[in-house]
Amino acid sequence: MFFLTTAIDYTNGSPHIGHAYEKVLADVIARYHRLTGEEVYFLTGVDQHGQKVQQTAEKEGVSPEEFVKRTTGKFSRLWTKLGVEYDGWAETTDVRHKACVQSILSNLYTKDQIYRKSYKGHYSVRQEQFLTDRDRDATGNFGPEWGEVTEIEEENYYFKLSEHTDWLKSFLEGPLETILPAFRKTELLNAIDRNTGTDLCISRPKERLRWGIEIPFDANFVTYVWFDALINYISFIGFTPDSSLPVFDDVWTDRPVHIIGKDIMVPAHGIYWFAILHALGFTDEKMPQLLVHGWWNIRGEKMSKSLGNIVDPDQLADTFGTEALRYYLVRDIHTGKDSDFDLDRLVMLYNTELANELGNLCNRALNMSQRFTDGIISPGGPLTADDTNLQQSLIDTTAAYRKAMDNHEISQGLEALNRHVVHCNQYAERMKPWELNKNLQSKDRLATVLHHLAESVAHCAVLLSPILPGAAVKLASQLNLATLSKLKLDDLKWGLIPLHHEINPPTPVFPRIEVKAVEET
RNA sequence: CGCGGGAUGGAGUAGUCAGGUAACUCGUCAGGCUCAUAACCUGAAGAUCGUAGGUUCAAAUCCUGCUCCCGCAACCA
Repeated sequence: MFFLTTAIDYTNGSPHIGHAYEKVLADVIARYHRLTGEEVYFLTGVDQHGQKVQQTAEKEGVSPEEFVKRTTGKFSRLWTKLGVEYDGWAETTDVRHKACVQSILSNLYTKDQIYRKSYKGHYSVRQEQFLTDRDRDATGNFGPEWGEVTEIEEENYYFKLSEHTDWLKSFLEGPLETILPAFRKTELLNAIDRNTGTDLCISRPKERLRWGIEIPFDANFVTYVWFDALINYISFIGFTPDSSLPVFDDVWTDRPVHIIGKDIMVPAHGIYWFAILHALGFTDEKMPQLLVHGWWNIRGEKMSKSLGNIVDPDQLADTFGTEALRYYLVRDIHTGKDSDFDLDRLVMLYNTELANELGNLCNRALNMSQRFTDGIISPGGPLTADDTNLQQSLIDTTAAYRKAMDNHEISQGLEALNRHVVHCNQYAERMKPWELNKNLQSKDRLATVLHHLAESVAHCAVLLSPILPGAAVKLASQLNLATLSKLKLDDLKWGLIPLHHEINPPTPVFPRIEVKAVEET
């Protein structure tokens, strides 16, 4: 089973473009793996506990329960809108999750992995947090932004993180590929070196924070949000068996992939999570891989002069359509790196690659079949070098696409696909089916050419389906090939279209986005 | 010397791990085609690959110094 997760989003506000990116990326990867024939379990959800939620709820005069219910809806509705299809949904206030966290805490407590100790430090009442030396200003004092700072002593529970750092270092330096892309590994190893000898405080006294999971062996404390949140990756697939959840061993069969942003690799996932799993007895071969993605930077004023200032993914989907947004989010960023979010580029990439190249190819190919051969696709006469070259291009493209997608490099996969689209347009230009149609003697040749184009459209529809499921369905429908959506990658061999198959009349699948129309919205 | 990433034609990026003709998209200019969503195709101009050195027959790519940009720096969800 291919088990894939995203970070669970903190329900303290509305989803932004970065949240949307991560979920779309995960959805594309999940759909791709389904296309390869693998069994997939895709888990995503929301993180609902913690101080920030408690504070914001208080500020708005509602209970934390009501507040998270409201914000959670914003996330789940957006994923539906964007076509993000997950198998499991994690909410950390779920009783099943609470039970699992508490059972893990008890387990680790029994195994002497959790202990109680007192900590003395500078505490900011206004910010409700302990301060460290890094929070001091240039003069070595705590600035006015912290309000009243007092030195207090507090008892808390600690997880023996330090007992696992030696293992973690050797594990990361070992042969198993764990951090993707690889350049992030150095950063993590450095962080571990700095961390050596420090344990992790996993409790918060209830006087300060009530919105959390109670520590099972001490009712005066709740669980630190990160310890709570990370456990969602196992609690919602039945780590603590529950009839309403999957069977854990069926889902976590080998190495899951956690998709996370670069901001939460250190320390949460790269250190805490690996240490927790290690403490729970997970072997190296079962340790997750972290797919660490970059950020979308918003390019300030330059960004939206011509199009209006929209960064809310919900609104973007309304304005440009979910397929255009999905395409842009995985097309204009190389997985792992940062990119600038730019509406002009969204429109440009959609219009160029989807409307002009792919969409127009499909439209002209199917339209010619409709007009010249009554919508019937037949193999025609003997093949020429041009035909076999096109078939070879399709084989090469599929191979390059698979290689890129296996490495989670969606943009490269799409580049491969686009190369074949260009090849097809060039082919059409050289073969000139509109000329062939004028001469009765070349009817066989015409059929062959149109067959090659239609066959290419069918292949492209399948290859595109993880990224743009909606467009794939439309293309399949225009080809009158409902079976297309059931195909796996290995089925992609020449001959998807049956002999003398009749297609439906085409309509543009990717209508151009007109900037003028956008400006009016 | 805190850590990591980045600097490549007008714009945005790939290529750097495994040195060997500088690639792609947009934009610009010129042509062609007419099946198609004013789409498609062909050609051209435009880069001494941040900077100064070094290694090499050969450096965008390896090594060293420097400059500038971005993010992070761990009870701060």
